[in-house]
Amino acid sequence: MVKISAQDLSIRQISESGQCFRLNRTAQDRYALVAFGRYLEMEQQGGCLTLFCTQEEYDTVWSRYFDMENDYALYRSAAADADPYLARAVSFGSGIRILRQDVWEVLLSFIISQQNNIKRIRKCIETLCERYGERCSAAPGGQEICYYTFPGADALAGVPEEDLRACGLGYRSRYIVSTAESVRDHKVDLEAVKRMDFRAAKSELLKLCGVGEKVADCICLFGLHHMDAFPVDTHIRKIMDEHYPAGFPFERYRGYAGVMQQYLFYYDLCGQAGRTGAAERTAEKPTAQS
DNA sequence: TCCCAGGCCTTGC
DNA sequence: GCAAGGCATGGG
Repeated sequence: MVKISAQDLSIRQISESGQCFRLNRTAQDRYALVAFGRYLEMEQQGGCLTLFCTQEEYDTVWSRYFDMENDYALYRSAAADADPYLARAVSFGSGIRILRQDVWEVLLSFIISQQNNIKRIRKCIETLCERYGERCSAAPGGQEICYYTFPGADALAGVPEEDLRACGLGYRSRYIVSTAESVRDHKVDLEAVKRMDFRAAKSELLKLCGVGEKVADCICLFGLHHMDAFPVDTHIRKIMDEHYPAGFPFERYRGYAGVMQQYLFYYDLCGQAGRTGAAERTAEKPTAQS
């Protein structure tokens, strides 16, 4: 069991922000995450976050996953003076961090995310994992839990499109099969992409069917940790039109504009900026673990 | 019934 | 090169 301050790492906020679709609220204050084939349960109460894992697992796996080596207070302070709107967004989502997720998982997740809502994205991905991932079990609190790993490119390449449509993936099914085949056959080599800089990596990812500007930026930010990537989706487009008609000051946030993007996105999705009850719409209801 | 959800591909000019 | 239109599906 590892206890850390929730001031700088809020699992609730990260979960709500829809950055990782396999980080779910399972009960009041309880969260479950499946990443890199591992299962992690967490509890966030007041200012304390408890991770139900060993100190060694935290040190070797989760500390890096949650990007704990970076000082987000520095990023947040950059927004304080010149930009009142961003300052409010940063204050609202102060516990958000940019996760270091698996590239393949982010790639597929954000192909699925297009023209889709967060609740349904989670459902699609869970179905995909149950049908094509590997069944595993863990016993974090003595009670056995069953979970499924994220299926690799090998497992999805060659799957009939109709079978994926049966997972609720709709027209994205074609993109998924095509992309899985491209990755399996090394037409796009994800291991090589990991070693590229932002510009080269994005250019390579854009070769994949179903990956456009926005999805490529999400992969670069959430999977490759290129912190300059700035995905522009419907929320960010709206924010840019309303609050930055002369353009967003990227120069001011060089090297971490993507972090600012996440604060803005989360504020629009769940904060006052969202106005019409967006937080209630997107906050997942607790789901039972099977 | 219509609109929207972390867009992208294809077509026609 | 660029603007439209089409695309699955579920929820409000």
